[in-house]
Amino acid sequence: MRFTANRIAGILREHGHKLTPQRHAILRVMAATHDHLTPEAIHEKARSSKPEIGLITVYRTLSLLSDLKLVCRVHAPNGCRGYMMRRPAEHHHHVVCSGCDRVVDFRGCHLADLEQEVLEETGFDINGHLLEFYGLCPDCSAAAPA
Amino acid sequence: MRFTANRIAGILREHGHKLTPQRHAILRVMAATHDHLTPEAIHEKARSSKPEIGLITVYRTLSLLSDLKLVCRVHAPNGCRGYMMRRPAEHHHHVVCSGCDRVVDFRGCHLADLEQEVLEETGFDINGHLLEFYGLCPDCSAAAPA
DNA sequence: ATGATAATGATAATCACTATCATGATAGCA
DNA sequence: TGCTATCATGATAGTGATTATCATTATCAT
Ligand SMILES: [Mn+2]
Ligand SMILES: [Mn+2]
Ligand SMILES: [Zn+2]
Ligand SMILES: [Zn+2]
Repeated sequence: MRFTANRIAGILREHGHKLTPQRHAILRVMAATHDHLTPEAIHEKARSSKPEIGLITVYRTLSLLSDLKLVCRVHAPNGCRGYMMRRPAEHHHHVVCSGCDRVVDFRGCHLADLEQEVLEETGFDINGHLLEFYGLCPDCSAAAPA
Repeated sequence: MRFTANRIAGILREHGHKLTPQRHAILRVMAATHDHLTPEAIHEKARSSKPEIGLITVYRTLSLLSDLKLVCRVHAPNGCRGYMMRRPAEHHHHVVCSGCDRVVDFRGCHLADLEQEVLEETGFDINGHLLEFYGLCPDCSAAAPA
């Protein structure tokens, strides 16, 4: 299920987008990490292979990858500022640590039944959802006062 | 399950917070509407009973009410800008219309089993969650192209 | 009523993100 | 390989919601 930078580049090309060194640099960053990265962090890493890349290009590329469902956002629980993005697009959700902001993926949200209930209750034509759990990661939990 | 302005005021007092005319004005707004309101909208309504109230006081009061779980946020699906808040604190979630930004509540999220799974899978000490459905409300759905 | 303390609001600052637009690069095609 | 339409980039300035400061004022337990 892992996407290489070249695989993602191919998808961009299939959709009629041009392949630039900047985009390649960003794709390499996305393919090389397992972490959820902020746009700033992606920019920082991309600069090591393409020093003149602008932060704005990172934003634009992330927006493009997001439209193509190749990355997804993490919503911060408080303030909703600063989102992080990560490959790949496989449907999943996040557990966010309130202590250290660490983000871990999980799969299997089983929301189909609930979605049906909500549809019947509200009449909405539902096409997506956001689900996140919040709490303390094992490290922060161990460090927390008993 | 409806909270009157006075009831919320009592809770503020119990927690050692002072009761000001500004806070009363905001509480009256929150108690009087069934809608999800932005801070700006709350400010606008509060000004009718307390014209000199500042927007910043609305932000501070909403933050306080949020800490006390007396209001909750709505996360916008795209961009995560502009949140809306609403009484009361009863556990519930939101269905957000992508067409007109209308927000409807729903209850019964039944996430206990999933939370247990995620706990076992990630080791996180989970203490909360965010769940929202996105789609088109009946009105926008009817107006949309077939 | 007094005073310790908390709340307010004017103002300015942040901060992530976005719009503009002139310049430069990509890629399909001759 | 060169040409050209089109797309992408980045410098710059702008936006807009939220927050920090801080002097002033109001609340409420005593
Ligand atoms: Mn993820
Ligand atoms: Mn609600
Ligand atoms: Zn942690
Ligand atoms: Zn709608």
